[in-house]
Amino acid sequence: MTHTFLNEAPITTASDQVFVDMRREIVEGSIVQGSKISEPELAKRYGVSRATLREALNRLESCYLVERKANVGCRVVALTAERLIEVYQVRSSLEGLACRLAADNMEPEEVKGLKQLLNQHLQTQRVKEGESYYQEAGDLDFHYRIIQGSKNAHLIHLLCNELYQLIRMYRVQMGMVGPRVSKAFDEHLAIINAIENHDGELAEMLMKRHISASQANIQTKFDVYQSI
Amino acid sequence: MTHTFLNEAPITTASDQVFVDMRREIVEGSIVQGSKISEPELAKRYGVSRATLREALNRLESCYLVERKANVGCRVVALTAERLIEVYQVRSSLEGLACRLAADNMEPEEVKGLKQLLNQHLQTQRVKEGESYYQEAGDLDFHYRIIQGSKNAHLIHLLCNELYQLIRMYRVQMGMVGPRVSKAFDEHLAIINAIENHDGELAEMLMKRHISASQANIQTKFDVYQSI
DNA sequence: ATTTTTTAGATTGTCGACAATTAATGTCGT
DNA sequence: ACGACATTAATTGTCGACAATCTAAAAAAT
Repeated sequence: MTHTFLNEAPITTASDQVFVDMRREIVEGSIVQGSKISEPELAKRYGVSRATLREALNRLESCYLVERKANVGCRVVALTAERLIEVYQVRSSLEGLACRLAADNMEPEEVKGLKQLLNQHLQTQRVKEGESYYQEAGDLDFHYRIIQGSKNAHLIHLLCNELYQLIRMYRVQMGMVGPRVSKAFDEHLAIINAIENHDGELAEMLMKRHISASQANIQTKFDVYQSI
Repeated sequence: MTHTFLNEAPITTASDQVFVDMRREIVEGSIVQGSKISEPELAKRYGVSRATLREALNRLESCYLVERKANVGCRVVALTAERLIEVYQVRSSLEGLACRLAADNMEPEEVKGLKQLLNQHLQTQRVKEGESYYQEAGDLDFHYRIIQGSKNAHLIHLLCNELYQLIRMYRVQMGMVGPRVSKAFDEHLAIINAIENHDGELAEMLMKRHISASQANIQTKFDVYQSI
């Protein structure tokens, strides 16, 4: 079961379904990055008309997974090192903000839930030692809860609905499943403590640093290709 | 001539035109905030089919000017005090980032252009003394150039294409045309100096403060209504 | 042979009509 | 008179076809 954020509108219409399906295929690489999208072809493949497919494409564009040019067409986004830096600069700033707000606005029981989540991850990590399948869903859930804790609806939408699928796309296609687990664990713990102490300034700084470390980690994948 | 951001894709298709037209009407209040949008009605009014109108609606949703619910319809966004706070928290964070990046990445001639722009505004301000029609276009242009100076395409898109129309909508409909001119001038000057000295940290802080002051200024308009 | 122009093909943008869903009206029962 | 239910009207979602535009291959010119 692939983890997809929860606070989304339920899937009612056909274009909803196509949007969710295409999004998964793009994030996972089944529809390869940078490739051109043929509307008639994909419409046939998903068994819908071009109109509903275009509706889905519009929404994919809203979350930066495809790019569109008038009278030319649609391409899947290309995962470049430059774009990674740009996106992570934005992410770092916004999640830093979210974390600072969360230190003020999270309910005690929400903080408690966060700590339980972390303990849970510690245990599964010990079990799966090294293989650490947990990273993806676990890390995502951690960030997700803090973002929700900001109580800023606009910020939540920006991060959870618009930006995060692109970030997942980088992580999945760059093969970010393995390392950095124990380090990330310690960083998560420090962030939770700051939030619990209502130290927004510290929480923001720690989150920014945590995300920068994550970026540097992905960045190495690009550097590897570069050096070959 | 209303100032609209320059780095937009040229208007080629019919839905482009409808998008730009509707956007202006919403921002200026001709289409009133919170009102429901009837697709057949507006399609007839703009002389296009429902398909192209819906395309325009999708893009208006991308820049937060309308909200959409499946099988229910579309509403113009409502300008609440809560939303203002949320949006400005995000804006402050992102433009702070932009300003910090601009301190590193702006070319000397770009900085020079910024200073000229400010001098220009100083003169027109002296002439129009008090009435200060300059605020809207001038302030917008100042922020616009710094954002461009960040050289971060994703950030530029986020601020200039997605967020700024909503901000303009608040300013226009709350009647923010008059005051805060001289104060804003000094703040702008300090920001430019920080950028020129490549002091990103200071530039970020000053910009955040500048935007917070702007927020507080708009906020008073809501408080006035509240107290009546 | 190279460049420009023309032409053919394919793709996107737009339209009007139909199907599915929602909101509003009216009807019935208590 | 009030509330629950059924029916009707209106709105949105979806479809297939046509028009406008772009891309690329073929033809013409230098």
